[in-house]
Amino acid sequence: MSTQPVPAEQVAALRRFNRYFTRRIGALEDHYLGQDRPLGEARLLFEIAERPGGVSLRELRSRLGLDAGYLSRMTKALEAQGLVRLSAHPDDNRLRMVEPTPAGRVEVTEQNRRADALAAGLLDALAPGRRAQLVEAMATAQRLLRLAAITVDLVDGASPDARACLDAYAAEIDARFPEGFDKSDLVGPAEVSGEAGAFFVAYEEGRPVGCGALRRLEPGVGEIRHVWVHPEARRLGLARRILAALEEAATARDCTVVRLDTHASLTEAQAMYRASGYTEIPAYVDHVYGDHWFEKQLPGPAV
Amino acid sequence: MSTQPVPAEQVAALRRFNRYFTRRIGALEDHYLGQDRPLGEARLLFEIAERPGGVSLRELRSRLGLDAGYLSRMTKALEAQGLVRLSAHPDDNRLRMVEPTPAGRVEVTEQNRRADALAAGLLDALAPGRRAQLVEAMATAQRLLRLAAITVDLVDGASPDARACLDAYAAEIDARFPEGFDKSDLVGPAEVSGEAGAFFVAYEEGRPVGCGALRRLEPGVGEIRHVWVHPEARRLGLARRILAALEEAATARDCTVVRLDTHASLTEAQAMYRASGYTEIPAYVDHVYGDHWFEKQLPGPAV
DNA sequence: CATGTTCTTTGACTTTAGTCAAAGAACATG
DNA sequence: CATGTTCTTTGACTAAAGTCAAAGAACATG
Repeated sequence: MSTQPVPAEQVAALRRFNRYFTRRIGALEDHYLGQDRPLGEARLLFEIAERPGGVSLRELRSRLGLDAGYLSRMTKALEAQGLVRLSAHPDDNRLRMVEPTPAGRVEVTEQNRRADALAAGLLDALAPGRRAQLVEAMATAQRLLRLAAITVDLVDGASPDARACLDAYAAEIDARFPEGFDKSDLVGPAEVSGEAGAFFVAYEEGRPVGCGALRRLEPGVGEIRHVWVHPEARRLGLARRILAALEEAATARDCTVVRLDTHASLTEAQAMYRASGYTEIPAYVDHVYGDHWFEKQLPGPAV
Repeated sequence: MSTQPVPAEQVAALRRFNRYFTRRIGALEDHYLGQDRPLGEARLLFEIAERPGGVSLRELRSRLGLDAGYLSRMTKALEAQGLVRLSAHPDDNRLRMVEPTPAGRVEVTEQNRRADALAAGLLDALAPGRRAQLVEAMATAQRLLRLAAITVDLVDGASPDARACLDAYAAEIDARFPEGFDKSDLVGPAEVSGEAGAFFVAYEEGRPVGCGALRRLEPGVGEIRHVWVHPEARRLGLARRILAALEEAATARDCTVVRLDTHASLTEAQAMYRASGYTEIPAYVDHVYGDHWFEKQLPGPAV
């Protein structure tokens, strides 16, 4: 974005909320307290208990950003208390796996119960209608904050993240449509690099959660393809952001119009395209999987 | 409230939001970091910088809940770094006053600038319309969370908190209406205790922020008086909660109807009474300051 | 199979955060 | 003005949190 600066009042509003929330309400999530356990140990135990199948120390280390020695000692302490069990990794004997014991699971469950009770106590003060309003406002805020925290980056079409997204896209279409999906229909890295096209990957907390490709159909005409959003990142409005990035890239590449095709059953996608200024047109190309075609006139390049 | 339990889904929603927010967004408010300063010192410096006129160590201690020795050492450290200045209290030589130096103020300002930049960076990723939506959702959430965190407690009408609220109420009316307000018109402690009546004070973080009184007009008929909310706690919906508490108390005291009077210029209050089931009636008593009268039928006592 | 890399453990630290009690100065009160 | 109280400082601790480097076992690779 960055076309015009964010109003100071909005910045202040976010910080105000932030301060209020972390100080007053965030304390609810201190289920860590209560049990007379150091915070570090409690946090670690929670992280371990979230994966009943076991985690490697290595993953814990990178997840929690802990020093190897520090982590080693803490897990040992938890083991001595009978809360976790350590074992060797089946395939790699350098790695050690940790999993919660029943006792460890009980402690975590108990803490969660207490945190739930605290949260319920807070909500209980509100009349049902207001409670519903609060829950809705929080859902909206979380949705928008997630969207804001996602970045849409131009990447090489051959990069692992790009390929991973395209694979997920292909697998999803393949599973969804009876006719299946042939991977050879995916764009190649050469088509979406440099002056010819572009490839964007959306990242949430370092993980790729969406993509979109732009390639040149003919001079002045771009084609948008493979707009995909990870199931867990849907309904945030991410597809629109990817679309906007692709259109901007098309404009920068002297396109005056972009086209795309989509499938009749994807009614949501069609609604989004229409809302974004696309109009339906006759078939411009004979893709196997599309049966509806759209195009949008782009504004001229910036003066 | 507590008439029926809070749905588990709403509890989960609050905790989900809480977790997401503190983990992902709350980090924004870690302006403490960046400067290579221990958290305790940074927190203390911020607290001191908020009061350019100076604070006593005593107040800081109670505000931050710190040990006297610990606080003494930390202020000394800040003084050694040239960030705060210590002096004696003009009236009481036991107390020591702390105030920020220009250097201390600069550091705090700089940290705030960084936190603003982080927040702006996050908001910048959203289109203006969505940003406005986010700000509104946060405002709604904060309003309702504040309301939820306020308790409405039955207290003795003679308690200092009760008298403080009544004084504020009287002062406000006195300032607001040309005819002034005569304190002798306030309810006496005896009228609002035991079987005769009730007095409620609303507390937010330990501070009284509202009140309301119930007294007996005649057998079966209660009168609600002095419903007041602190200016900083208005527009949260607190008056309705106080009203609900008073009505419940009236029901418990075998009242079948409650009455109240209000002033024509308080249009918001009148709207609230109507929305809460009150209907306008002719004057039932000759108070000096009221010119509109309302009553509400209460449900019979619980079976 | 030699060599470099990855992963964990261990020992030896440091800093932060916080507690407790004693002592002294200043004030408040009868 | 003696006595108790309040407030701050200081000394002497402790526990938690974290850092750094060395060492050894297991794996990966040419």
